[in-house]
Amino acid sequence: MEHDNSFAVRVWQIVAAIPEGYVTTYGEVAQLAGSPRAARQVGGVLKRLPEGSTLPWHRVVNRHGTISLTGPDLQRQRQALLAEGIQVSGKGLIDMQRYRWRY
DNA sequence: TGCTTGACCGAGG
DNA sequence: CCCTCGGCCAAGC
Repeated sequence: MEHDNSFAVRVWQIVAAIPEGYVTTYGEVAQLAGSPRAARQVGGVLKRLPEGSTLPWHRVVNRHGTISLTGPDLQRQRQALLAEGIQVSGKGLIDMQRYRWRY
């Protein structure tokens, strides 16, 4: 059993705070979580969200402003972003100047 | 208690 | 712009 201040819990809290219509990066979430070099782990946390989670995991992309997932997963994230008004090119590129979440 | 696994990132070529 | 490499570190086994 893990105490409720694990890295995963901190990541959940931060991602939950990203407003609809905005995105941020794995590196930014890691920084806010207090582990600036754990961007890779942020992806790991989002990959293993509990079944039925409502966390807006799709609002997190890589530093290039592109979707890191591939294949069908990429399409699912793209649709989720489009559904809330974020423009995403066919290749998964997002205009970060316009949609980046500033804390 | 190790050892492996990456939805990452920055520097180089 | 593309690709590779090394470092990173929480979680899963």
